[in-house]
Amino acid sequence: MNPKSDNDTRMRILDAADDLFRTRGYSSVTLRDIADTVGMRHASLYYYAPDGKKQLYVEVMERSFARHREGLAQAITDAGDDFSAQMHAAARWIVTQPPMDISRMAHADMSDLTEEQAARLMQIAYDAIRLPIVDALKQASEAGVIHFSNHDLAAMALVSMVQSVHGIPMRPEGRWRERIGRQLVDMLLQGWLHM
Amino acid sequence: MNPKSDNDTRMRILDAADDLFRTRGYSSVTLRDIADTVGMRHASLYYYAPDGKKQLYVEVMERSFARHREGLAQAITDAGDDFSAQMHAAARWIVTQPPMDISRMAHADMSDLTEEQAARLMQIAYDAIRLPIVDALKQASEAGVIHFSNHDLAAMALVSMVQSVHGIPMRPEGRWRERIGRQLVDMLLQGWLHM
DNA sequence: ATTATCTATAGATCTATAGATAATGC
DNA sequence: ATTATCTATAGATCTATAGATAATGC
Repeated sequence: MNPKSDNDTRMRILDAADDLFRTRGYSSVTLRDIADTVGMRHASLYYYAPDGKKQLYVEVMERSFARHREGLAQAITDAGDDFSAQMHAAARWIVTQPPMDISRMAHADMSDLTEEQAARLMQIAYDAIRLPIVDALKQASEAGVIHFSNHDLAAMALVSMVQSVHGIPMRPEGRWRERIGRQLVDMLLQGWLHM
Repeated sequence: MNPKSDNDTRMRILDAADDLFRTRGYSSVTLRDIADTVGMRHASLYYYAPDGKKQLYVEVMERSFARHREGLAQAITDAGDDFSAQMHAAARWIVTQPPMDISRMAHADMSDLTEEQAARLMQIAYDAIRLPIVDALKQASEAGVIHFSNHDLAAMALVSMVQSVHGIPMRPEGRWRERIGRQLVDMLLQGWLHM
């Protein structure tokens, strides 16, 4: 039986794994969880990922960070030349994406991987969430809109702050994450003492 | 054999569990890991925690959040009346503590607990990291030092931002976390556009 | 003949329990 | 007699592999 093409099934497996790994972490997701989500027996996953769980994790995370980086860069580009608008656009992108728990990744998810795999994946992760914002910060620095130079630190600060919306219990109203993301960025741009 | 008192052993078990659960999360820590750390057989843990892993987790987290809340409140109190000094003190406390990964807790660690246990623990967690800072923000609001009123959001923002230091790879110099925590708080107090 | 599944099962853990044993305190 | 451990083991998963089977494409 071949109801869907090979590639489509592979996609559905990666999508399911992506969702599960990101929300629950590597160790608490089982191959059975992934297989159940796509409607297969867990043994069948080895047809698509012969190296098993580790392979699925690494593959899924690489894909996920690449997408995140592209989406974030695109959102900032689309926001035009205004620095504040760029930061608000970055926040809007971040809050609409599923949470990327870098700290959990670093401390919990890497234990089953080789040292090299782990180091490589963490580097990809940091670059994905940081660099598009760092680029915008450098531009703003050159334009004289901001006057500090620790851009890496600042980018991580904005991301961490905005990502904290994912820790807030769900609310009924639509777009509440966007509204809160906007407020958080305003706090960081204006500063508490000047608001 | 009774080389240490009952209470001391219990303490060592909780300390080991605390460290492991917080850095690696509930599901990837095994009773064997905890037992190995304190130098016991894992079966012996049931003598101190008859309800097993869940009990250890809940107990450890409650204790941990209670301490965190007290320590944070004390740090702010000790900083005196100046609002900026209070926030810097809060940051200094946060960066010297092991990371509290609330987002991971909410999404991954709660699955094995009952709904009630989970809700109660998350509430304790949010209150512990938020309320001491919220109190300081309210005071500052009344004194006219700051002029916004979403104190809950602001407190979460500061905490998330400062906790991002735990995601940064280790550095050789002493007190680098404190220095970075200070820079982050300054960003939030002054605002990027006014620095 | 190849591709995409499935069943069955091995082997490794993990949580949890039962019951034995050694040390301590009365 | 009580306290603090240990050994042994049951029962439940989990990852991973081997080999069977059904559908598709030539």
